[in-house]
Amino acid sequence: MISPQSKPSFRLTRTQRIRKSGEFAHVYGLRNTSGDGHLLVFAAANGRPQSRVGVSVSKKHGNAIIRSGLKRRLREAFRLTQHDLPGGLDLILIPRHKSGSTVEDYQQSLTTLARKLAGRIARSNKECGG
RNA sequence: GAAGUGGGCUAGGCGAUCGCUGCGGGAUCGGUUUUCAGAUCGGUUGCGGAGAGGAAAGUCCGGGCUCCAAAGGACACGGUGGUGGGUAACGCCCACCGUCCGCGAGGACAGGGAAAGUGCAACAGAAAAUAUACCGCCCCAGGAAACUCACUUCGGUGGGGAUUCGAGGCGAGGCUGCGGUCUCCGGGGUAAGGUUGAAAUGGUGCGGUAAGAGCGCACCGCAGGCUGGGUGACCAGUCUGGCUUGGUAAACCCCACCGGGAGCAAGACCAAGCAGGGCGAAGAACCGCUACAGCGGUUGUGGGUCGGUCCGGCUCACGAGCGGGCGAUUUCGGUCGCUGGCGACGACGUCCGGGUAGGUUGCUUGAGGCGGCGGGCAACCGUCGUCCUAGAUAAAUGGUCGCCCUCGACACGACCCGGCUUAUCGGCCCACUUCAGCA
RNA sequence: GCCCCCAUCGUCUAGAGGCCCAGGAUGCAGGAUUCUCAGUCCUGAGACAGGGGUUCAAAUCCCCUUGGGGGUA
Repeated sequence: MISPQSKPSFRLTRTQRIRKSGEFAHVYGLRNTSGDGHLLVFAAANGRPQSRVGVSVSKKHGNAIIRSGLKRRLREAFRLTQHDLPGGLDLILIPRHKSGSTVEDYQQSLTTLARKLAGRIARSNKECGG
């Protein structure tokens, strides 16, 4: 990470995504969740400086057009808010059902929910460690 | 101008900015290798260029490709069903034929066989596939009194013809003074008519008949033959037959044709890791060569395999030993034969268990698009030129802003093609039909 | 992605071309019995996923659509 951070990059590269089904299963298995009217978020510490994201949209949301749109909006929300989020987390984003939600809704929900989950993880680490 | 029929094209656009996935080449960082140069892999960054559909959908057909053995025969099973052509192939397309619908342009049709056989048809109806029974209609024999004629022993007897009955019952008919009384109960011809039903044994008309009937005739329909046209489905004409065999095959079935199974999560490779175990049957014969280790061939046996079964075919095995008993031989070390046991092992199959975390490939140039010429009514084919047009893998086309318009439907690849079906806001174009008006 | 299967009252089901405007159980509603409740008895409402075709006739046979469920690394 040599980049001087003078201009913060808003790219979303492949290393910033959760890509293996084992990693997905790990995050789901911890059952560390939080949600609001727009989003449901699973989180786990990943031991990296950056946070990573994964998106899951079930078939109940509709056909392929609707599901692709949801996934694009969720990824866009993570891309735009990635510097406001705590680092070192694996996040799985699941949209709620009544989705008239916009990217801005997702951005607000994502930042608040991710900070809540990061605090919870830090607390449990302290309790376990000491 | 109105209404309509058939076909084709299109699938909001422009700009700014932040992003996503491949490809090309550049810079930089890290790993491996190397004396260096360099090679290779991965990351980051910026440049160039590319980046979802007409249905990408449903998965309803057909094919390519891959593996199963090289994909063979019969049966079973499944599918298709007018004819001719197109095609890699098809259940698709084109042209034509037939039936039905529409004034018409046109549209619809799983459109072979019901005279090979089996089955089915509720209810209603005389009857539901066999041509007969029932009602009905008609004829003949026969019958009675009344009427009339003749005869008479006046009790009746015989004849005539009209009407009627012509079949066992709430029967029909005659006479009557309405209380009764009398008579009959045999034979045959028909399929015109019979209220039903989805469907009823050729139809209509005329003749004919006791009543009727293709019994006869005309027209229509049907069947068969012949002639002509057409590659053919079929069409036209003509003759004959009086006519007989209804429906259902998206019921079984018959005929013709087609189909081996599974599917890119197929399949192949890399490195890493690991763990194998149980069970199964057989482990022959003959010939040839030989260095006597073995090799080759034929037959056979056994296992496996072609996807549901059988055949045929293909493939694998048919050996190294251990010790017991008996017999022969011996230089007493052993050797050979027979018998019946044990059994490691290789190959094969099957079952159970573990693992299937990961990467590369398959992976996009193809029955390809566009244009010209030629062949064909057309579907389509041939030839020449030209173009390269997604390849992701927790899975790429988006977010925000501005402007314009007709205010934007259905909907997003996942191995690839050819079709079909289904969903769909609009817009544009071409050809044609009917009606109205004008010239 | 690929390959299959299924659909009948609220629920579980029967049905195999006509006897079915679909039967049974349970649940639901009303009534009777009881001082009241339960139980019992009587009565009633309630379904062939949707569309098209074959047939005289379809829950049943064929096609399309819709909605569920399963298998497969």
